[in-house]
Amino acid sequence: MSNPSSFEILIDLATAILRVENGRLECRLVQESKAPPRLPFGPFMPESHRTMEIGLRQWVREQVGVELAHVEQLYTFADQGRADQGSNAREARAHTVSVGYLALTTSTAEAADKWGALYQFFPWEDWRGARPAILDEMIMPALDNWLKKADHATERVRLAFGRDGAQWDEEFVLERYELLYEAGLVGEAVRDGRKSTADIAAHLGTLLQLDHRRILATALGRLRAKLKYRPVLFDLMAEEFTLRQLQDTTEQVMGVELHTQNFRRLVEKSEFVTPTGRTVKARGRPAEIFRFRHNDRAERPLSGLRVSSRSSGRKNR
Amino acid sequence: MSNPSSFEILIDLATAILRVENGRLECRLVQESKAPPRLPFGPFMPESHRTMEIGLRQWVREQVGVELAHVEQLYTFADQGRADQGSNAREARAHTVSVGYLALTTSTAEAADKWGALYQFFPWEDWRGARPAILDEMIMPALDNWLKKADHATERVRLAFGRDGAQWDEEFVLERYELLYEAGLVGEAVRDGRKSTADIAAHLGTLLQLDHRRILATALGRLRAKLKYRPVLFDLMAEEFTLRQLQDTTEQVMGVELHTQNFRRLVEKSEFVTPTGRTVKARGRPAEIFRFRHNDRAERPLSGLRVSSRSSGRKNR
DNA sequence: ATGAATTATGCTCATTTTGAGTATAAATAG
DNA sequence: CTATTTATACTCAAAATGAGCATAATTCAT
Repeated sequence: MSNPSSFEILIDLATAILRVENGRLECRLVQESKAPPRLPFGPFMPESHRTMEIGLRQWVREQVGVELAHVEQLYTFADQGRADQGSNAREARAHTVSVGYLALTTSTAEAADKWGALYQFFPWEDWRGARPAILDEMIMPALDNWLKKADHATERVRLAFGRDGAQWDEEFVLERYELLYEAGLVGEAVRDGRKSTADIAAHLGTLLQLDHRRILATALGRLRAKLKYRPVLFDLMAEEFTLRQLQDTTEQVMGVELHTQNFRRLVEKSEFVTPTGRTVKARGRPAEIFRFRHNDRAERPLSGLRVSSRSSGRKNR
Repeated sequence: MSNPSSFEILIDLATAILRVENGRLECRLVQESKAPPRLPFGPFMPESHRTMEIGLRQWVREQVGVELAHVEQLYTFADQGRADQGSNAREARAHTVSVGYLALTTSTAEAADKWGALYQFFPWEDWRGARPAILDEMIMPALDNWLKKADHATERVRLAFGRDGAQWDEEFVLERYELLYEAGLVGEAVRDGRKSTADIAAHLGTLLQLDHRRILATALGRLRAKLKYRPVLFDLMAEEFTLRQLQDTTEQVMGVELHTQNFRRLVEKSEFVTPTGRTVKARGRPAEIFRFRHNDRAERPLSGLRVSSRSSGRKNR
């Protein structure tokens, strides 16, 4: 094994904290003066942090004070050129590696202005209602244009964006964001001084500091995938909820509308929930209130909700 | 944000390289003098490695020279107490974080003695044929004994080991290994000077250096999970194969036997394979030779093989 | 008070997928 | 040439899925 040459490595721990408030998927942001928003983050300090999760919990506590339900490591990014904005001498010299985390929390109205709608960062990911117009109006033409010079990426674009007969897979959030970055179509590419198309980038979602939008993309992709096989959805719900609220949360996360009756059937069969007997009144017929069955020793496997979208008419041009 | 105190961080890149040879799942090992075997690994050197994947590929090339098909980052571990065996001054002073990778490769007979059977490290994970006897003979009693002092872990043990009506989930490889480590039942716990039961640990699989067995556990768990939703299986297969070989590979990875006819139906329907028209002769009726359909622009979604085990009689006491 | 609108919930039905066999085909080994 | 072995084909019931239609219990507007 060769001997590492002289360098310094700094590890940043950044956490994408998600919640659903008023049926909208949101991310907790830190907004400082004029800089773009960022996720809560801070360095991993092995002297005081026995594990990275302890470290990230410290930064979350200090910077945003949110109670975290589920916490999960996402990915470790180490490529340079994404984060060279070191704000002090040490950071400027060091090579920074960033470890992204996903955290889920239950909604609270507290600090409502600190939470940003998730899909402002990824407008092309929200297919509720219809295929986002921005895809055909801006993204696809710009990608085609880019592919003229970068045809090595044609197959990746095809798979990630569901073209030429490929299916749009809602889990490929990161792949899509990465391609947009490589194609110079998001603000971060402009910021990083890459060959880019700034006028389009200005329309493709809100910019975040460092590589935080990439972490957020990883978080959304992971959450969408995980929903299907682990009951992680309930870490986004209050203790009690109606099935409509549960469906709203799922739809927000998946970015797709679901068939209400079938969703209901799925949830009831899964036995993740029990009715409380009480109902909640709103517009139409009152909805029954349910609660999550915690570890009540039931035989139920840990499977998630194999959600399937409503209009399978999600045809791709 | 507080200022990081003075410390040095070293990042190790370790790769679990898996293949299937003669219908046996194997891992590429590096065996040095008297030390326990280890995975190929080396430090991440940001000066020369633009990304971590570039770094790991360098160590793999230099140390084992295996051609990698699929490469995928697994997890970043940073807890101390696992790796304090620094072999030189720098490492001894530094805090080491290790990033684990999974790589798949197609079998070659070359360097056959450098490959070790995967299940030697996790004998309790191989359920082909029957539930491994070691579970009921050693593991469960030892865990029960441990739980007397560590009842906080009861629920985790229940879920990971499929007790009390919970299902054995073959994806929970890491969770099981971690619990065995915490319970002091694997060699690494003895080595790390934890409270442990060395006589049992001697029977629970082969020890690896550092936290390499933990990385290997992560690799197996990830691969088992991934098989179900991405066609990653084919990165373990030669260009041409019979369906029986494909099934063998799947069974090896999943650690479970499959219903041959249904597996066949599944694979054929998936359209991942095309027949070559040729057959291969062996014992009984000659088997048809298939090949993987690469990116041939087919409409087929990227889904994997939703394999299901043969005897659902995998009852758990 | 009454009908329209709204939301929740219940139920049906055709289709597909799954799990578990039984049956047949095409070799080899004695 | 017959038993054995392996591959492949086909069947069938049960369960899951996708798409609607139908009904219930409210509020809203007049």
